[in-house]
Amino acid sequence: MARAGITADRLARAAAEVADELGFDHVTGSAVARRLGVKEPSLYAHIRNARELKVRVALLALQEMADQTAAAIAGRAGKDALTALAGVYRDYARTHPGRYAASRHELDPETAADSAGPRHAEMLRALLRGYDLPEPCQTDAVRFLGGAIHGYVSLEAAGSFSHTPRDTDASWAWALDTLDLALRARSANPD
Amino acid sequence: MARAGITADRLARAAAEVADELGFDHVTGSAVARRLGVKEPSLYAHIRNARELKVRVALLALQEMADQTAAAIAGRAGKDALTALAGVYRDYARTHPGRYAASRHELDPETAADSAGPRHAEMLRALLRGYDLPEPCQTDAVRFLGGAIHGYVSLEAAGSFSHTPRDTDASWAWALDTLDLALRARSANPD
DNA sequence: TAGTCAGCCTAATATAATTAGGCAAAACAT
DNA sequence: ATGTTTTGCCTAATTATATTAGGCTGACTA
Repeated sequence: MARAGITADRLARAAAEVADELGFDHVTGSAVARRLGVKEPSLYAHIRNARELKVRVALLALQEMADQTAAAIAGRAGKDALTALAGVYRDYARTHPGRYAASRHELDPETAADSAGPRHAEMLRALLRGYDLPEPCQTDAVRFLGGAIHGYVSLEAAGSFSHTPRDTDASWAWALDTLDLALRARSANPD
Repeated sequence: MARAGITADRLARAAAEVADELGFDHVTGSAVARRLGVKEPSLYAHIRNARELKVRVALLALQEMADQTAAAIAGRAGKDALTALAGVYRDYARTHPGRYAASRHELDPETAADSAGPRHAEMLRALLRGYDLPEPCQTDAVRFLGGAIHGYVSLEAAGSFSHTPRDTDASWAWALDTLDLALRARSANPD
């Protein structure tokens, strides 16, 4: 019988497509096998268990977002960089909702450490250098900024904003202005 | 045979306990039935399908959080109110991780409209009156604030902060200070 | 060219979701 | 109190997913 040529990579990619089209929790062994035209048990030569499928989508999403972010902030600083970085997350969540959901999937510590997760934190930290905040609160600012961006994007993706007529692009611009304002105020006025 | 006395309410409560103990995606018909000491098919007299179980947990969580928030912000204003409101979310996420996850579960529009979701938005709006922002951007501020709080709490709950030694309570205080600062700056300096 | 191995298969089992239909307890009418 | 209806839970059976065991064959390797 002709071989399908499954690799861990093609598998992750197929799973990511399922996630984007049907939702992250429809990433199941059978859905992925169907899409690849193989029988379900064949997957188990490449993955340990069905959970690993979701983990692979998460890793893929984290990496794609990190790559795009790196490209977006290269050569930018200050509010420009902030807008670019945050825009990547928002665009990614809108074009790849399933992968974005996957990127929030909880990973065990070793897997997380090997993922692109730390790169995200580093890039936030780099971005914040433009606001020169005093040492001790830089981590606070990374957490704050990461949370604010993720929170906005995830509420928007979940449809939590669609009950109010206000244009979400305008709200997004306002949010970025406010974040920039806050960070600048903070560096002028540290505690 | 002695009747177990299942009601939609006891069912939601049992499902919420499962969520907090095992995680929101372990909220399954069989887990809940086991916990209630009944056979799985018996549930289907009270719920339409297994998805509805999760929806009920979501509704319960939204309501509990809204009630606690209302109590917390009563008689407070400004930063005091902000601290109280945000504290409720954070505490809830830490004491009831499964329910908190459930509260982010996507609901169809009618269900969402009947949920405590709108109360959350109203309370945020009320809180923001203390910062008297000009009309057009009040919705922006609700979205920004909601996102920032949810984002921080959800990243913390997902363990995204545990790779860095910095105390998360300190970061939390810094985030609240920054939000307060930002909102005050915004009202002084609107666009 | 024979041998090993990898990659996919079929078969079989367990758990979750769901429907159909039975039986007894509770509620209700007389 | 008794007969009837309703309701709440059960058993049995079906379908989908997750997983293990073991077989066949096409593809590299000596």
